[in-house]
Amino acid sequence: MAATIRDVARASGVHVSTVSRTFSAPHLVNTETRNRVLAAAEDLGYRPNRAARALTTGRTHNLGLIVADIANPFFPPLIKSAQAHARERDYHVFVADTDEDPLVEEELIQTLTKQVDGVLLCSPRLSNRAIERLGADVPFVVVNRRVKGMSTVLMDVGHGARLAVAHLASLGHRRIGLVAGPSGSWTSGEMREAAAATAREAGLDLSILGPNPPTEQGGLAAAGDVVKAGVTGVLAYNDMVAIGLIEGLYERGLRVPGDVSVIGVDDIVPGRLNRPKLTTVAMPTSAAGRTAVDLLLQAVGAKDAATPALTTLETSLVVRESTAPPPSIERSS
Amino acid sequence: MAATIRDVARASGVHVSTVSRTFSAPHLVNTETRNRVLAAAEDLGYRPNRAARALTTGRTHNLGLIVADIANPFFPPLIKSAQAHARERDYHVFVADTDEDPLVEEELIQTLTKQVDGVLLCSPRLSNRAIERLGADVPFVVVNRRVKGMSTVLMDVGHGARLAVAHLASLGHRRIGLVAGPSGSWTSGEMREAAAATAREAGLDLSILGPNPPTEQGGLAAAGDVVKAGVTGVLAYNDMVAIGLIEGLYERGLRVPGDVSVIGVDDIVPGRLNRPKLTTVAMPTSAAGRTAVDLLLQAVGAKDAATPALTTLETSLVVRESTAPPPSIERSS
DNA sequence: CTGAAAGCGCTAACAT
DNA sequence: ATGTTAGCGCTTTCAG
Repeated sequence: MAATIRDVARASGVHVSTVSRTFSAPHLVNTETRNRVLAAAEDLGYRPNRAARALTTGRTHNLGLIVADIANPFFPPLIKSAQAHARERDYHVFVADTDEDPLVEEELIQTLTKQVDGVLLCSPRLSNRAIERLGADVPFVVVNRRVKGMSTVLMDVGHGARLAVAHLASLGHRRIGLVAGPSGSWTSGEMREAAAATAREAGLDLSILGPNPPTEQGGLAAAGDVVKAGVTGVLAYNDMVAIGLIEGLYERGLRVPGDVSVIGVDDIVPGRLNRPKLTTVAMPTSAAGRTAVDLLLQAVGAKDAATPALTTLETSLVVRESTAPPPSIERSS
Repeated sequence: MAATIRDVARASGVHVSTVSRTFSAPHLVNTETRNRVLAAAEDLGYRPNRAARALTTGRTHNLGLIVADIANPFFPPLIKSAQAHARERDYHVFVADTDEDPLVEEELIQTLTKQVDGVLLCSPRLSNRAIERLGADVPFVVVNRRVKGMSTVLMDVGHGARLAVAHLASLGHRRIGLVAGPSGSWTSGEMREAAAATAREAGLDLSILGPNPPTEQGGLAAAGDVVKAGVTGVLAYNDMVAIGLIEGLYERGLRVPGDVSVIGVDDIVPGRLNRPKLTTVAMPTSAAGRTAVDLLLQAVGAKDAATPALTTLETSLVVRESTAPPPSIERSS
């Protein structure tokens, strides 16, 4: 069995409470005593038991991080940064994957609740009502979705979409397409609105294509629509869709960016590695992870239910190789 | 404050110990009483506090999962499967990223130790000695590395390398290259040995190129060596290297698989999305996650230090588009 | 089958 | 500045 506070007390000839203070309020203990305690602790390899501490303090120093799908390339950077940022603040994080299943998500939140000081919900699939209800038991921060009365971290895709459409316009494209995502998606709605506004201002012809599944398959399948719509530039719901779309266009004998320009959203690793390297709206996922942890810790620190905070993070356009001026000669069909 | 066992006891008119039994040893309590307790618990939204339970039982029902880099596409599938498998067994998992830093790794293990029943070490950077020492405090399972006296999950890259070289041979390649990984890597050693043996048996000319960093950059930089060696087929240390290599060859005017065939290792998502789609040695990362959890839980269950188990998982060759017969006409240089 | 009591490792008033 | 005491939520003997 590992050393406990009692062993250290015995070894250093003081009472347990002094040992406790040495670790949780060092300034309250005489320097000399403190050193003696520290030495004994070091010697015995003593480490405070955080779970036991949590029992009295009510602070576990643990956070929960719930994502829809760990293997989706969008999430790992967020998980990484959240975890790193939390650790710097002496917090450990449970990460859990819901497999996109709201029931699993709810169950997870419930079992995790007692063990954490707060939980980060990334792109939750649960209904707003359910989230609000569960939020009564433990502080939440929601990433990538708008939930009334809940602290939120959003990434401004709308702005990114505007940049993307403007980029296409500046390249000379006049007929552009938006390969939309799932109909329920907050992101997809934002994109649609922003793209429409920018297209209108720039006098562009915009075709909304979709809804589509947010996957490579979705993009692949959308290639037909893109061809049919006769657009020369497209903004895809995300990078996976963009990659699938490029593949689909390729199969139809169309080259990117020679015949059609394609822009994705997210800036995931596969997009950087793809050929052509994908022009994309970069989502600040790492910053989102850090910000979410900050917000959460802030809520945890607050005596009573803190006022929910809303942070919107900027997106940017990363121009790589999948965009170019449109072909000067109209292609048939 | 959330409901405690005491609230439930009061509400159902029994003693706390009966409530406790209802949850941890249901068969020891009268059906009628049990139902009453369960009803009250349900009613109050009671959930046992696992941390408090851990204090008396010594079982936290938590696992630690430590990886070098969450954002490295190799790990997410492993994290996902480990976490899912653990959850099915009623275990939560802390995941932590060491950023490839042995010191962080050690610190992490130490702070996590008290809070978990066991930890999964994936491709640890710590010295064997350090791992053995830390392993005295908590059960470990090591993935992707051989540590004496420690339960281990390995993936048989050697076998995969043999399949890869044989595939190249069957396509008609006679001069092949191995773009090796970092010199210290266990995997790289295995690959080298296996490739050499297979090449010898098949009467192939094998050039070992490297060592190289295990990254896209490493592959990009190795393109020159590949050209210089005049090989027509190459097995790369991993998919990232392979992707970088293809890029590098492309820059030199060489086509894959037209001029050179390239095989990667790992089967990460970007490889599947790349063009040409990467032929690769698929690593059973999901199975590794599950197996590691099984081994760990087994060790946790064992009364005293269990005999370390070694599980080796099979790899397989996934033939996609980056391999083809060699060009019939020798290219210049 | 159920209640009583002790204790897991630690912190937090309250004394001294 | 340090010791005393009680107790966090739960399990686990031990009685009855």
